[in-house]
Amino acid sequence: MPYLQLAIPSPLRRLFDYRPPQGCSPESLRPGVRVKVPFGRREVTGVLIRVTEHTEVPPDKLKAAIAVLDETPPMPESILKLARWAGNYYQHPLGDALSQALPVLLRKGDPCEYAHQHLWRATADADISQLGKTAARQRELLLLLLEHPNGISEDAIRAEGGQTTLLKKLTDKALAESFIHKPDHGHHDNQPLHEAPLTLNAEQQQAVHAIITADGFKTFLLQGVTGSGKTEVYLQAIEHFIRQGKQALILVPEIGLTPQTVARFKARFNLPVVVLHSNLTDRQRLDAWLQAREGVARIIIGTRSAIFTPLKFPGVIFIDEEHDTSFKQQDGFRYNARDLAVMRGNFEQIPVVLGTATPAIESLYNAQQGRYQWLKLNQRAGNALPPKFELLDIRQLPLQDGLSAPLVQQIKDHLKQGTQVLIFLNRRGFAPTLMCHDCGWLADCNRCDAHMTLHRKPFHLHCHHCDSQRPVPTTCNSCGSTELKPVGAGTERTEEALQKLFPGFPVIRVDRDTTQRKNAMQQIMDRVHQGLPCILIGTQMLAKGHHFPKVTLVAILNADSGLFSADFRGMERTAQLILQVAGRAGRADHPGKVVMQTHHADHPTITSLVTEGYQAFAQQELSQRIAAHLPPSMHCAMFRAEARHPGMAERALRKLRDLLEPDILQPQGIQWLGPLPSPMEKRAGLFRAQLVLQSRDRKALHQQLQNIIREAEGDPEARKVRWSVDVDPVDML
DNA sequence: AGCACGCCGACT
DNA sequence: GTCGGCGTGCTC
Repeated sequence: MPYLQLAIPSPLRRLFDYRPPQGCSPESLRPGVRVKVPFGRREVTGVLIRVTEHTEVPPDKLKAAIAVLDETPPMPESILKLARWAGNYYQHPLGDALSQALPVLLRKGDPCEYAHQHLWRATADADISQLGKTAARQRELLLLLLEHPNGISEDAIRAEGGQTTLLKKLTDKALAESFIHKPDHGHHDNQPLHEAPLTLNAEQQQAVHAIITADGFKTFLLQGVTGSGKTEVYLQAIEHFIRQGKQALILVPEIGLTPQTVARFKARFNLPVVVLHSNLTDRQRLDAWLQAREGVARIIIGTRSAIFTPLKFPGVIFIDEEHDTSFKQQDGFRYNARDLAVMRGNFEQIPVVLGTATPAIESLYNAQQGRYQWLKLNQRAGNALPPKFELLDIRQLPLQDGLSAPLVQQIKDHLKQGTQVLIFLNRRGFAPTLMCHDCGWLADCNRCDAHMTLHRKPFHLHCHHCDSQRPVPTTCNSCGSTELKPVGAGTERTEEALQKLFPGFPVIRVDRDTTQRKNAMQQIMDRVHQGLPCILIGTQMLAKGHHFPKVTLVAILNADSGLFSADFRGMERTAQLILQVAGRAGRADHPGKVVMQTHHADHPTITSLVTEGYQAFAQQELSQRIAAHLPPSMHCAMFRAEARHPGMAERALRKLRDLLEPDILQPQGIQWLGPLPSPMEKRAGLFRAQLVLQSRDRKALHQQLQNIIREAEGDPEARKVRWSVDVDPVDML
């Protein structure tokens, strides 16, 4: 009797054996199909890895599977391979990795088919007069079918008031029939474009040419300054693959999936474009996934998880804003979609393009090492000018609600000229914290090593790390004084100040709190695009994805934050963010200016970024990383642990390190750092610690990780804490 | 991860 | 007296 070896979505790093379900034919047991099984006290959907003749599991433990859910594997071989590779590389349990590569509905065991795949229609020679006068409901139903010659689903019939139970009667009388509907290819291949492509400059032409002549797998780093027409390169390269009957997959950052980006693709291509955005229902996602798998959708745009979208005719993969950290999943299955894209391109033998104005240091390194072909776009389209930077030294200047007097003057000047002003402050809420003026007490979070942020509307204290909230105290917890003062400025406070300073101009705040409502962002954008003078104040949300052609002044209020971060990537992040914000100004033919308030106007990194540009900064940063033996010249894996009691997580990691040191770390040349308490030791009531492992040899580190995890799984100390591994972490915090 | 079992502290 | 927090153990 054969046994099924299944990958089960659970944190357990092994396969589980089952007996085949009752009355199941051997041919239906194809590796890759989903199988519903009892697991512990619940039912789960696993993926069949292989069928074996033997099992080590004692017969009394072995259970029978409930059902085989698919005739053919839902994931094509290519995606199965990618998910397995990813599970292995990121040291994530296979069952969970495979499960996360599937759309939610398939994880839950729903059938792998379109929503309205089974349709009904009237037969060709159906005639209403064949029904007796007494069969009123059947007549009604048949009339409904006749109104929908292309077919109608049972759901739709019910919605129209028809009785689906009567369909059987009509079928018996040969008046109705059911059929399988699949969206068709649309055959637009002769006319794939809605609009003519723009004319390319020489650099753009070279880039497009390089991409479309790649012939198989190749990775490109497409580095284009803001306004250099990167998207046009994407569009024209994609056009080439589309004309060959292939598909294009485009990954964008979470926040970058704006209607503006999508509109550009839809306006250009007269072909099915599917967008996997966060507001889709699970049903819509499955339909889009199926359309991609069947080659009906020709252009697929999505965020991180879209890297697992199957393509019937793979043509090319684009990663837009490749430096963006949202491509790395930050919990659970910690994969990096950008790096997986490169792997996928390799598996499927297609080109992969990483596009950005500000490459990640590791991508730059890969380009310089010759692993990626480096394509540069340095020219700005049309007569656009690069923005002018001004470092505004605020060391001796008083700040009023985050604003210095010279900055207020500049805002005034630009508004008077009739243009718009954008103010960037990467801090939500009214003030970063509340302090007692008499004794210095601070409003701290009970569950985190952090201050609580004061919010004005609605009035409350909010911890941005664990989301806990509480009312604002009227008296000091420590000394009873009523002199509680907000310290520092967030977007809410600066918005209020700007409204008082410029009563004649609209002040529009853009952060998570003002854009939660559906369509709120769209309404804000519509208002800004009317072009009347106004002040925009907001967080990262303003920096990414949106273009503001009428903005002539960009002000960065806290350019220093992140400059002295505990994370060695803090500088890189700051530089990328500054340039991204700066890129919002000086579009079209308005010259743009960027004012940065700073306490470190002579900081060499800041000055080099501002005077010489990103490339010079990045080069300098890369040399420093190499000198300091940090990624990308080193490969890194991070063990994190958290526990309810202080010291427990650190103790468990230290035990693990001591266990590994003589047999694994030392002999394999793996260096370690820590364990140390995490920079914010307590978060959401848990005490956290981390242990960093580093090696110059990626393979050696990766191979040893399996042994290290095996040790951790067996260690009683480690079993008492929640621990996790992060391969190639992007956040060291 | 879930889910159940089982043990101690503070409430209707 | 029970409700419920969380430590422990198990999943073919």
